[in-house]
Amino acid sequence: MKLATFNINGIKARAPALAEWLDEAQPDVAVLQEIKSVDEAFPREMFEDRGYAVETHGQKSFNGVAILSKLPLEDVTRGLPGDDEDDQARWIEATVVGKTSLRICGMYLPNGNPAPGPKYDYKLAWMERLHARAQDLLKSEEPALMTGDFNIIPQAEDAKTPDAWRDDALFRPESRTAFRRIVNLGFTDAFRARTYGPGHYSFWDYQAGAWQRDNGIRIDHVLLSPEAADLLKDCKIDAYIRGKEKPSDHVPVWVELDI
DNA sequence: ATGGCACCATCTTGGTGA
Repeated sequence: MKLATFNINGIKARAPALAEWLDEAQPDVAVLQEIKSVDEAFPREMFEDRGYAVETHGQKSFNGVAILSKLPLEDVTRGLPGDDEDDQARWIEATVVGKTSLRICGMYLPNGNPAPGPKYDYKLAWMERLHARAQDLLKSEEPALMTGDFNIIPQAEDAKTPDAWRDDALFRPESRTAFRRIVNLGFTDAFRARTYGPGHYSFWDYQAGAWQRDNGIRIDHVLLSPEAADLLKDCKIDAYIRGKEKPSDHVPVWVELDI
């Protein structure tokens, strides 16, 4: 099974590019972030026509996540547990039913800038809730993964110019510590299980010719539970997508699992 | 040191992002 994560930066602006990539890459499951749309306005027919089940958790203008799947989706839930006051649409879960079932968590983790400040406090509090959900996922001892736009640069090698990110919410020590705490519960960063070394990015800013200079960062991740990590066959970043017409500032990251 | 670009809303400008 091929599963991809893709921050599309707006479904209205990206629908044609997203459809083209789906036709090329043929993922069985696509976990989307920043749909920036309410559920009713999501062009679901475009994807249902391609054989995907469509589950969205949207909101007006900002945020919003979705799961597209060619396999049946069950037990869909929306919202990250732990704060009833939080109305930002950043989390969706579903179980994909294949020859083995897989629990999928799709996230758009808060950016957190400027740091320090209330937005950074929200990011760290959100990651505490993520840690709690991650613990519960592991208790099931079933194949599970958490994927999406983590807005975390895990290591210096995951940025072309790490010094430029030193005080940024994506790279500050507290952010990386919170990410490591979650990984250290027993998750595998799928990309780093397959590829080592610098020069692998999933985001390039629209500004200052970042793509042309390859000034990128790796912030879109797939974290596998031990049971899912045992099924990992491959993980790659479709960086070439960033060079197409009207691209998102993120590109797809995909895993192939023996499911 | 700064801003640069793109998206969204309904506004031709400001909020947000990373």
